[in-house]
Amino acid sequence: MDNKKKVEQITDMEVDFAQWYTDVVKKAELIDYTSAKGFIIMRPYCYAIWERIVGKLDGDFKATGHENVLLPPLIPESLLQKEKDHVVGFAPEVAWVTHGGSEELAERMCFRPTSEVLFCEHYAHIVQSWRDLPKLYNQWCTVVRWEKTTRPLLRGRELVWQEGHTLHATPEEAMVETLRMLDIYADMYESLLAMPVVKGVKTQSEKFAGAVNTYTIECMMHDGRALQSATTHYFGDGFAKAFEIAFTDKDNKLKNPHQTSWGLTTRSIGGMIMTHGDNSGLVLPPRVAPTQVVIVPVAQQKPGVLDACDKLFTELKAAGVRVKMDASDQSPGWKFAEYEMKGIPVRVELGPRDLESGQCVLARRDSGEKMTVELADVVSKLPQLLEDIQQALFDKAKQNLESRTYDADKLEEMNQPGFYRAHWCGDEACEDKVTEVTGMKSRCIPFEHTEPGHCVVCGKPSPTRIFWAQQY
RNA sequence: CGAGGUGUAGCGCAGCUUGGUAGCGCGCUUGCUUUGGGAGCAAGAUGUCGCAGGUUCAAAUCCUGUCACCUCGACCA
Repeated sequence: MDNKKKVEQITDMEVDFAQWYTDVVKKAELIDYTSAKGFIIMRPYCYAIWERIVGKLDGDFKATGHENVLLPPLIPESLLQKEKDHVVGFAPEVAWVTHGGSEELAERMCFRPTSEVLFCEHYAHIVQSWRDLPKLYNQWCTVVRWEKTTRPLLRGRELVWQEGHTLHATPEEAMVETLRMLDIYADMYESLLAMPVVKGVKTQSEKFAGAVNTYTIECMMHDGRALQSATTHYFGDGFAKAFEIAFTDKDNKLKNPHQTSWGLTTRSIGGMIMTHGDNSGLVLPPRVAPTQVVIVPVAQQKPGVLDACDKLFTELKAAGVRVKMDASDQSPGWKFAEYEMKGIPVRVELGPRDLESGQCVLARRDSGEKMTVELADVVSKLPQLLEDIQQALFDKAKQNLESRTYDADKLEEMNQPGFYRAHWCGDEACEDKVTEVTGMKSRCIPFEHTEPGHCVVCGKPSPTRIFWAQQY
């Protein structure tokens, strides 16, 4: 009966994964739509999750010497056009501002689709000497890209993100930075969001517009599709030359610095939903959950119940657990369903029966398991339980990733949801052929190479298998 | 940008074929009883029927136009 009711609210993911996702983000009160297509409202619960991601990343950025800055949202057309590959890549999806009030602008401006050119213009002003390097800047902001189809958190016309932009004296130093930031992203995904990642370098056809190389983190969703979850880019000195960023080195020679950029968006939240969520709604890893434990009193008007809940609440809070107590007059059943939908990792049920026995019931969101625990032991046991849940979620996602990663030696084998590792000669025509036949795009060339082999399309030599998958 | 779908109360929808008093469920408000998996009873409040024209004595309903959102494709984080 209660199961039936839940099904009415959230579409089963096996029935329609896309509808399931849309139901979850709406019903868990993460987002709301607005009257502008592709622009969503991040509601408090969603923003609280984002703040935890921001907190982790921002701490890591600062610990590695980065500074936060804020640049303007508008870019004059002439500035955007300074780097050729870049403008060709982004021109189709920029939004233009043509008027100030009622007057047409002499030069139209686009809303930044990314801020490379703004950083470059600024860097050209402030960098003269090797003593000015490196510049390790990061910006938390939003950018606008006029996407044709949009999905909440996964693809919008406004991206909420951070973009790091750094300048270095040497290519080696810039490459170290590019890979270091990729590791910081991977660590955030694995340790905070409990999402196992595949790291590697993008093929030339999939790299960022204007980059020498793009490095990526790919995650597998419940439905076996890949989500590009963060990217870092090595630019070489291409932008620096186009924007005339130069410094005098120790040898008194004028040189162009080498550059990187890297970004991660609120798409990470969408990815987390599609990695851990189930048919009852969200499932949040404890480390990222704004509320880790919810206390639900049962028969709360009975003497002693609320007092016992209050006491437990105070103790847990003092122990550093992010805990919430719901003493509203909704029925317990309603609260159970509500907090499951919101993915809160642990529920504490406390009623008259528990009071008599000096116990309470803990329910795990990830497994549904219920445990009876002595009231006196709850505070000491909960931190470990939360860590166990964190680990269990990671293990389950890892198991999903590994069990649906296949080696393929023929195109016809690449016909199931999941990641395929197949040999590729490096020719763009062969890359396109794979996509045409299988619907899968190249995800990345992994850092750890497999044994050499022969291209799955043309049979020419291939140094390693690379990852392919259907993508979001 | 192509294909499909939907706009009626906060949410989900019926009503439209065949024009004639604005409906249902949930939610919301108040009160009482309840409380171990989305409680019950009672009394209430809430609508420019997406927008603009047209036809008509009369339009949520018919016609024309338009806007928006959702889904699926192609493209991209």
